Amino acid sequence: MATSVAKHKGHDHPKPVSAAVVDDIVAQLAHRGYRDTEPRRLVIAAAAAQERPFTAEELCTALPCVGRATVYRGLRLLVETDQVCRVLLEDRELRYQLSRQGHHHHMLCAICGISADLVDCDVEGLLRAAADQAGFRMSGHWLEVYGRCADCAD
Amino acid sequence: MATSVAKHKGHDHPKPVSAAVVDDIVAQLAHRGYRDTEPRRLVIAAAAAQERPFTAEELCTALPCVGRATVYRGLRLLVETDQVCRVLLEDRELRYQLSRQGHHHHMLCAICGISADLVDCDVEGLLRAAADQAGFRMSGHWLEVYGRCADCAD
DNA sequence: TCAGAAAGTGATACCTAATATCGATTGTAG
DNA sequence: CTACAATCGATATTAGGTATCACTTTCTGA
Repeated sequence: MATSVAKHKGHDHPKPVSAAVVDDIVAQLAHRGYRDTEPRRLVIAAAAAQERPFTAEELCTALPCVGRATVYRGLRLLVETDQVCRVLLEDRELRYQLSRQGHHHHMLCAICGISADLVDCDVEGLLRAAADQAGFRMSGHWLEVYGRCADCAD
Repeated sequence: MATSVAKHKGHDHPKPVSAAVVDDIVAQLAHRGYRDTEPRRLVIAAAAAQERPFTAEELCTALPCVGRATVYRGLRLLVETDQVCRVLLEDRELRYQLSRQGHHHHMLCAICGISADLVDCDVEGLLRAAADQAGFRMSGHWLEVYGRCADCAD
């Protein structure tokens, strides 16, 4: 926990976002009673366009026509509905990224900032067992793994 | 990651701190070239007197005669020298506590705020293996476990 | 279809945690 | 004892995020 994660400074070419992705997320929200609004769609599209975990401020900059508060509210909503997950860097900076599946963890590259999902890894079970031993009833956890991705290895 | 950790609101009876504990930490610092100063000792003693993970602000309040900046600097120094470890609550609030051993993780009780060390649990190994599979070279991680301690279980 | 209730928006004020600044003070090697 | 680097502390500043509130938009149901 000594080094800090270098921020990726290069340009993130926003990837083309298929309208279907946005529509799908909007539909999920509608299903839970949230309205389909223009600013909300812009936030979703911008989030989906990111190549790497992004900060709320970055979205604000990318969406000058959408109010700060709306961007923050939109992200909060997306996190609450599991459409987006929160990612914590080593220096506690909070970032976000579209959630591609159920519960999983992230490996974050300290060089390029890319994130890879960590699946097929039963940390939960191990932790729950260890917690039980100490008389703890585990209800949640925070876990982030830092390192270098294959492309950025020395 | 849905619920947030309730802050422990009860009074934390500062436990009596043996001078030896403070002396020992001061000695560790001296060994690394850091001076033995009165404000520093006060910060160390106050940190050691806490029953549970505490915030920097709490230490500031507990030490009105020590400057804010000094408290923050003192904590940073203690973390860098591994005398104190940082603890992250579910809402990302940062807390600290005296470090009792080498690398380990914490289980935090959402009710009373107490922290228990999680030892004999090879998460590292599991994570490293999973990271390797994805071509990642793991260099660090953040891990906190939340739940209810034995005393606070329903 | 369209009126109105409810949800959502955005400019801005505010808040909290933390770091930066910088002149004054203190510990320590010699 | 003395010089000087380390440290201190009052205060300004920053970063990241939330609260407020008047206004706008969406959507429902008559």
